[in-house]
Amino acid sequence: MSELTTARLSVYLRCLESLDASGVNTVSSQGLATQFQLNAAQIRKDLAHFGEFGIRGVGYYVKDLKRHLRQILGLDRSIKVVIIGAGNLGVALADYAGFRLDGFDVVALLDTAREKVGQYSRSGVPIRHARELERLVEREKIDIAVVTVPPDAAQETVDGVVAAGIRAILNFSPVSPRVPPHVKLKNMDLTITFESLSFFLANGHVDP
Amino acid sequence: MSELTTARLSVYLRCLESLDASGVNTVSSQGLATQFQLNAAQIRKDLAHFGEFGIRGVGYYVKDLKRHLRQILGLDRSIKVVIIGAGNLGVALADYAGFRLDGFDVVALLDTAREKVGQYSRSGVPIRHARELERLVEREKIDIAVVTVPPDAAQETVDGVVAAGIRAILNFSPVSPRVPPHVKLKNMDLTITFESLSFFLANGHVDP
DNA sequence: CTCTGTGAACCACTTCACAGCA
DNA sequence: TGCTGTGAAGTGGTTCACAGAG
Repeated sequence: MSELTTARLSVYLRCLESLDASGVNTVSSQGLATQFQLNAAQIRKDLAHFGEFGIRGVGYYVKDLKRHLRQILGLDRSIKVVIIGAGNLGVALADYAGFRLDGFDVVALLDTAREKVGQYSRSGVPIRHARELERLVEREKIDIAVVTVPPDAAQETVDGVVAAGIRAILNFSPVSPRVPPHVKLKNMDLTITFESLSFFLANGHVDP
Repeated sequence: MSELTTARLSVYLRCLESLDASGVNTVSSQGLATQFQLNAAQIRKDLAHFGEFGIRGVGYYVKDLKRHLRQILGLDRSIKVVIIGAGNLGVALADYAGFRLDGFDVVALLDTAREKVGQYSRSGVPIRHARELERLVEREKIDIAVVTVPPDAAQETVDGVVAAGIRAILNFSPVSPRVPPHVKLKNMDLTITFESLSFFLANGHVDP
C-alpha cells in the first residue's frame, strides 16, 4: 500500500471529522472532492482498497466511514510514543497539543544529560535516562519512537530503538539511518524541506 | 521540475559535503550511488537537467559539483526566515542549530501575545508583534515564512504572509491553507505523519 | 437517476542500456 | 577503457469513463 494513499486516508478522516462536527450525515465522493479540493475517483479508489463502505446512489455515511478509517489507520486505540532527545525540538514535540487529541500518548522523553533526567516538560512528560529505553518499551508497549538527537548520534540511537523492538520510527535528524526491513522509518528532514523552498525561490519564478 | 528531484539535489549536496570533508576530489555517479544507496542513472539524470557537470571517464569534481548544487538550490546567499507563532514548536525551530550552518537566518519570531513580544529565544532570536510582519519583510527582505500557529489561525496567517509579499511558506499546522499560484506552500503535517506510522503498525506486518 | 466501484487510459517518475566523449 | 548524458522501456500512481447497484 502506497505511502501517498495512507497519507490521504488521514486527510479524509480529518474532512469527515469536520463534516461530522457540522452535523452532516452522508457525503458523496464528489461532495468531499469539491469541498476539500480532492479528486472524487481517487477517494473512491482509496477507500475501495479496504472494503465497500459506500452506498450507490447515496454516498458514504459520515460516522460510519469515520469509524472505518480510524480502524484502518489503527487509531481505535491509544498509540504510545517515546521521544529520544530532550532538546528544543524533542520537548516542543512532547508538548504539542495536537497529539493528545488524536490518541497519541507521549509516554516519556529520553536523554543522556544528567541535568535533564528527572525533569518534566511543561505539559508533564517525564524526562528519563536513555538507558531505560528497553525497560520502557517492555513495560509500556511503546509503538513509535521519535528521534530528535544530533545527527552523529542518529544511527546508534535508531539501532537501539530497533533492538528494543520498536517497529515505527520518526526521525528528525538530517541523516537517513539504516533500519532492517521490518521497521518503518520516516524521515522529516527540515534541511531538505528548507532547501526545496530555497530552490523554488531561486528557480520557480522564472518559468514561463 | 519535480519536488522529488529537488529534494534529491539536497541529498546529493549533503553527500558531496561529506566526501569533500574526507578529502575526496572526484566521484562517479556509481560511486555516489553505492556509498549512499542511491541510483546512479538517477543521479546523472537529475544533474543533467541543470548542465553538464561531469567528465566522461572520470566522474564529477566534488568541489565543483558542490558549488554548482549550492547555486542551483539558491544557497549561495543567506536565506532570511521569519517564524510566525512563538509557541513551543516555533521557538524550538528558531533555536534549531542546523539552520545557521546551512545559510538559513532566522530573523525574528512573531506572535500576538503581549507577554511574549520583546522577549528573546534562547539562541537570541527576538520575538516581535505579528503586526510588524509587513515592515519586517520590506526592511529585511524575508524569503521564507514558517507558520506554527494554531490550526484555526493558519489560513489568516498565511493570507497575511502572502499579502506581505512572501513567496515561500512552510506550514506546520494540520490544515492545508489556500495560496495563490505564485506562492510555494509546503505542509509538514505531523498528525498525518504519525497516522501513517500508525497505519503501518496496524497493517504493515501482516503482508506475506 | 445518482453515485459507487473499477478496468482502461493516461501521465510522471524511475531504471535500463547504450552511443559517444575523455 | 570508464564514465557521462540520454532515448527507450518499465513501473507505479492518477484520472477517466462507464457498468451496474440502490
